[in-house]
Amino acid sequence: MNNINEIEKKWQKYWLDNKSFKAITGDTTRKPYYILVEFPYPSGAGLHVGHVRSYTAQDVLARVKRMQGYNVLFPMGWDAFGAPAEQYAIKNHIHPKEAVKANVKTFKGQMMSLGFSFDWDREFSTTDPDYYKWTQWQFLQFYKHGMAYKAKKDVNWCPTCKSVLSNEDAAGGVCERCGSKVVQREKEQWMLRMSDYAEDLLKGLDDTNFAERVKLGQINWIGKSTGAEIDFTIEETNDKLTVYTTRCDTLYGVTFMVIAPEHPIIEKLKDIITNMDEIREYQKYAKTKSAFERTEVNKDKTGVKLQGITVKNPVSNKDIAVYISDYVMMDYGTGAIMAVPAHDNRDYDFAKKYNLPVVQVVEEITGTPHEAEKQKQSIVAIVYDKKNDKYLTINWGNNGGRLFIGGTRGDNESPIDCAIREIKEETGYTDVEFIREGFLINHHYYAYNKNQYFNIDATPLLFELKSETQTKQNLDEDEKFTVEWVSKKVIDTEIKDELHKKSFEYVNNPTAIAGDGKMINSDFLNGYTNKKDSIKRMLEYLKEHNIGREKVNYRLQDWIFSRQRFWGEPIPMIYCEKCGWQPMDEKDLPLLLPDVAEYEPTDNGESPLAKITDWVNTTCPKCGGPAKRETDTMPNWAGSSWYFLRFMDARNDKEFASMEAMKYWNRVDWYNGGMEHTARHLLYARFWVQFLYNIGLVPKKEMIYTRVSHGMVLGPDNQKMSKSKGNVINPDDVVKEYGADTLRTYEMFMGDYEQDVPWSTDSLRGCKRFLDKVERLKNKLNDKKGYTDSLIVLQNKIIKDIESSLSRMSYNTYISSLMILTNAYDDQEEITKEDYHLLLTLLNPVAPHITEELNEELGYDPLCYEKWPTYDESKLIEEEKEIAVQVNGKVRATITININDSEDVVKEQALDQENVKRFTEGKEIVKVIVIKGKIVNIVVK
RNA sequence: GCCUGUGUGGCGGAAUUGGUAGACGCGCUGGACUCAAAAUCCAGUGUUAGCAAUAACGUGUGGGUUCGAGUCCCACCACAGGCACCA
Repeated sequence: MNNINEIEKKWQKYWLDNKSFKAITGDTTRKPYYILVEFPYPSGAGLHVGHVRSYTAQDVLARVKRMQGYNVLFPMGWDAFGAPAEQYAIKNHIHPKEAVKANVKTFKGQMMSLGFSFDWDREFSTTDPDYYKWTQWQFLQFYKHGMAYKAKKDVNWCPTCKSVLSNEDAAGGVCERCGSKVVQREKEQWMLRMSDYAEDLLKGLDDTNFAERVKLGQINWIGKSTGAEIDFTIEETNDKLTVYTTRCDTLYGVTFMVIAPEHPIIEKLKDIITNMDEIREYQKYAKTKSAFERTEVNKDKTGVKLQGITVKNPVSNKDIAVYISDYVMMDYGTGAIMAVPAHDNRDYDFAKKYNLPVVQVVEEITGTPHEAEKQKQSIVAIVYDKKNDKYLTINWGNNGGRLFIGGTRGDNESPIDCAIREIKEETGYTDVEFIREGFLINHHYYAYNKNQYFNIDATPLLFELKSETQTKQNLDEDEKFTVEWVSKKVIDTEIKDELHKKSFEYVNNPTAIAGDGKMINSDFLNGYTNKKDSIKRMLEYLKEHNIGREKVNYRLQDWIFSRQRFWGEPIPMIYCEKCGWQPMDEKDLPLLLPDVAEYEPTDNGESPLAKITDWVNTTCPKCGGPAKRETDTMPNWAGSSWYFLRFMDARNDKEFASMEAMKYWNRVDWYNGGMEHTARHLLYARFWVQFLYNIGLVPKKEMIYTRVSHGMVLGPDNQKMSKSKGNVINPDDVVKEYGADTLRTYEMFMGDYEQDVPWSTDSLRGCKRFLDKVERLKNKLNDKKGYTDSLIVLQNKIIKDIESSLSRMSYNTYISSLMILTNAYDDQEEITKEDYHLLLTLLNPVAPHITEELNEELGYDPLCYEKWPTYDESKLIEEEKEIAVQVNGKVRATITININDSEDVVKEQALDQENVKRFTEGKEIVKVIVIKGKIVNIVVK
């Protein structure tokens, strides 16, 4: 069609004028179905082709569901608070609401031009006072139920810009705008008690149908861990220093403790700590770091020992040192840890740096335990020749392969002495230098030469060869091997013995062993062979002696709800010198943002609102005296945490949404959005809903059922689209040149919906060609009634396939099925009106404009009111079918069978094939497998 | 480091419960129509060998289970995304 843009406009106007997609609350004649797509932030850049992908997917679903007879709620709105609009306002000295108005106009126009079937009667923006009135009202409910509180929190602070930065703006530890180093600064902020909901948010996932990876994202973010709290005592003051650990089984291996630099016990003990100056200095040093730097892994560990206090390990009674270090965080667990350097990598690094003792309490187990084992103490000695970069091995040939030097320790013989002796006896080398020793390994094995099972505690040791001085070997009769120097590569491939392999690893990459194993050096735990039992036993012990208890911890923290910005919902709280923080009276809501033209942040990091004294100064709702408004605003996440509820009853001016409307729509049946929102936005929204549920304001604890996240549309160069890379595709240009239907079809055809896919203009043209072909089919129309006989089987099959594709969100195979049907029509001399109408109906959800137009030419009623086609299972059966004949699993021929043929007939036909005979002749036919209607496989020997 | 996902032609990707790997589209090659081009149509297109019939190889790598493996099991490699000193 060459007047494609006109046709599109015609139908867009038709749908709008007729309110074809209006959702009717309370309609009992049809089942409700709520389809939601994340409402966009209307940026100045306009709609992205990525938006088009997820909107089209949901639009297809909405159109199909309507045709299937559902009352579909498919709304759209604007998430318009946020930094970019504020930045734009600062630059151009206009109110951000003006920028939002302009951008919304652009976005809406673009959406209209793409033919999305939104119910525009429910449109709103989070920045509308009618909407944020209710966001503020809900904040007051949080406050009134003790869920909102003020607390001092560290924020990213740029000393040059004098501004608070979000973590994103402070990425890499430097200010995004000016590049100076970001530091931490304490600020009073409003907080929501989201951590109280950690367990409920975890459990609630069972009542959802989120995609598995989405659920995992939630689970990860909540970060539940089960462990123990253990009390350590400061002997001088009897103060308890409590730690949280998931490995209480390693308590005997604790050789020191580490607490966060901001741990409150430091202030409490300041009079007895003898190096407070040093401590203060370190605290200051930790403060100058941004959150990013502090959490950067692989950096050198730093810390300072608290001098002048005594702490003992509560089970071993040994003295242990207490350090402060920034590798321990105040906001997780108790802000203090017990350090087990042998079994925790971070503690290991710290111990190595400050030369602290390492006590092994868990041995890794190798080999398989057996009854009647003999116990031994052993060594594995690895000798390295630095000059030639080779390792000393002994090759037992068929009697055990290649190994390092092993041996049994005598009574009172140290591992080093034993190793030196064994090296000499077995290889004759005497001039070796001890380098290091690794952790003990508990090994089970069977010795062929002694016909005996052994369980050994083996010490791996590394030596360096100093000179080639060699004496005569001193071997037992059964020791038949050759001594060989080999490279690391040979060791990696030829040393198969688990103990020797591990030993090599241990001495060459010394680090903590965090895994499971056998307990040693642990008094009553000695001999336990797995973590689970050891932990259970230790917990019993801790409880008995009143030094510890089981404890569950969550990574999830309270939600920092304050932003020092202008363009957000004002927090409706008032501070009175006399009465403290007071909530605004609900009937005074909304608390409007002032109409001014200055939005620069203040020098001290307060919100721009703080400068607007007219607005700030007010009266206390309790005593009527002078008071000041809160000047921080809410985060961007606030408005998007409940917008899906508002869509259910968007024009309600009495409540945020009526219980009746929410009960009717029930919940969001299907929610699509970006991968980047599967963790935080979804968690905030669920928390918000669960809270409203608990105070009786929404009908369900989980108001979102299915959640799916789409992949990104990348640039043609397979890179993320960005202006700087010059690989941005503008949907307007595509619509203008190829039409909205082509763009929609291509975006559905491009690939797996959940996967990232690069843009290809060539493929887009292919979709245009497909739609042109559909149009050309009208030249093949005849006057016959009903469907063309030869097409009926395929038509039914295609309807079935499409149903399956759509239920799996496999939009690309949905399009592919339509192409197959179109090609089949194209192969016919002529088709009937019914044939054509069926194709147009099936194609309508993805290409609504041209199908409506062609359908109108046929003389039918508009497709948006059409019924979705169903298939007839009985018409799917093909009489004749081609199946493969295999010989030993390889396809050698294909045969055409009748569906009613007996197994014997099929078998005979298969064996009779020329090419099959070639592979069966002179061979014994072991068996013939016939899978009805699928395959024949002949097994020959 | 941990978690998750993905590895299939020149490219995007199909293959529903283990049953003819490469559907569909792009690109490419040849041909028709045309003065020519575009558009359209026809034929071909995993690799290698062969005129062909056909054969060997082929779904990241190495093993395994099975009459039969892209699909199931074990071990590993690469890439992408998320989280990250979480005790």
